[in-house]
Amino acid sequence: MLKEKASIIPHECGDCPIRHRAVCARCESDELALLDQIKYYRSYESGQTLIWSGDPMDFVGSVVSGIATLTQTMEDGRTQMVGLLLPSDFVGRPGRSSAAYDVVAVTDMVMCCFRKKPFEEMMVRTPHIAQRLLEMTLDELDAAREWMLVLGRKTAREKIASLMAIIARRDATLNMNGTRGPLVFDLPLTREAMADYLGLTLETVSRQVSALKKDGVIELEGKRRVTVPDFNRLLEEAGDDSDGGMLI
Amino acid sequence: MLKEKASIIPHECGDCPIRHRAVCARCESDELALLDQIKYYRSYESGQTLIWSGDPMDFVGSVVSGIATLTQTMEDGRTQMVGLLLPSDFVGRPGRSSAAYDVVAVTDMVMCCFRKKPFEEMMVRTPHIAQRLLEMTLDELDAAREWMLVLGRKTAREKIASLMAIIARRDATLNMNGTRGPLVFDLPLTREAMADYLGLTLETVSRQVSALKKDGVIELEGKRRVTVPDFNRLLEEAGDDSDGGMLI
DNA sequence: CGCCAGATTGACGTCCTTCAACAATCGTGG
DNA sequence: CCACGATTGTTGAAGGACGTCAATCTGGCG
Repeated sequence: MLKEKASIIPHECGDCPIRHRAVCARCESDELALLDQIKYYRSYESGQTLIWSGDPMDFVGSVVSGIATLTQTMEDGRTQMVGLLLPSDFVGRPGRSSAAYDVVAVTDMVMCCFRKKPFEEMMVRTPHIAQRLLEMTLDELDAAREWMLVLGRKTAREKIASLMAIIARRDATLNMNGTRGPLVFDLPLTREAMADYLGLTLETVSRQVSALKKDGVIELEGKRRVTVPDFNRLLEEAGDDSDGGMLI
Repeated sequence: MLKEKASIIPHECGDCPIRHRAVCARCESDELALLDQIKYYRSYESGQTLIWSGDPMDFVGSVVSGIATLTQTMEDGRTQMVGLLLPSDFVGRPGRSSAAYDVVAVTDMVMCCFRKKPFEEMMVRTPHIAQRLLEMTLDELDAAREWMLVLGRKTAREKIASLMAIIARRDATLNMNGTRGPLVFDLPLTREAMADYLGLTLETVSRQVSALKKDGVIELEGKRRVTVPDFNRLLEEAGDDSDGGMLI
């Protein structure tokens, strides 16, 4: 892929693509104006580490475009992904001075950053920001707990199906696809990153992806483009209740 | 154990044992007075299910005393514990009408409950509550992510050691023990509950507990009382960096 | 005492990892 | 253009960690 330097990104908050989902979602226009004064954009290239675990964090921010991973590493090198950061997701923790996890870009990214101090001061004064951040944090906690079930109790095949279901579902909401007909999406993750997410080895991931393909649960174009002909079938394979398979 | 009916529990917020750690921790006395008007106490017996996943939730609240578990169950019966609720922990999610997990008492418990509607209204008007809830939720998210590493990447032996370390550490902070000398605590969980927490079978839990005992990492009095002669040794067995083993 | 839930221990099977070789894809440079 | 090296992915064989099934033990309580 040809990597052009990302041009300056002069977003007005008004037409920001994540305006209605990010931490600023509930802000009134006067509050937005205040945020505007302390915000700045940064772009990162695929593969770049935005933040190293343990390092001081002088900013927080929102993912505007692109995807990043949140990972934890043991001394002997074993790693576990503990979060997948998508557009509108929040990075960093107000009130904490150093980062708890590595944050790594898996695609080229743009972030909307706020210096931590001013942001924290603003949080105290504008409840709309704190309210939205609470809501988002509760959602993340639910997602983390759902993932605990996947990690603790599901088989390798079910883990792969679960991951596909999550990505498919998210892709459908982002792109406002209808709930009918086959779903098509690109895997944003390498086999190794999938393994780190699922608590497996990359070989097992590869084998189980091939198995799901052989059994017609998914179809592959190249290594990354996935088609799901029957979403409920995928949910069954994930061990999920397919009654709730309403997408969204 | 003889089960006496818990007597009525007429706490004044002022001398509530969780006053300084619960969701009300930052409230001023006038705010506390408001909370006082909408609060009520409930007690539960060991083994009782406080909340069934999917059921409507008309209250939220804080654990005053005792311990409960948060669990998720698949259709075929596999279960995964996704949280351990200790005194001062918050139960329920403002803004959500039905429960996402089963909540089960593992000891006799007392809860300080708030009807959901009034509590939600109060959250909007008193930022101190929302601030504290955000802080607590962020802590829970960190705990959940730490547990994802345990579930995804640690061996059975490391999982047991990790659980012991967490319980020992928490016990030390609750009881204000010094950081030196052997730690002694009671396991609040059965082998089966430990298995559900760790993503193992109860047989594997039993075997690994025995192995840690045989290797002198822990000592047992009966099935539940545990002594940890060397906490750093335990952290090593958990695969954790023992440099950070400062307790707390 | 005898029952029962919780816990331990053993034998055996299997799912996943480990180690290894190899294939596909892509970008780079001669 | 094609060779090449690097990266990513696939596939096979063998071993091990954990699960499953089952027998036995322990302690508490009627």
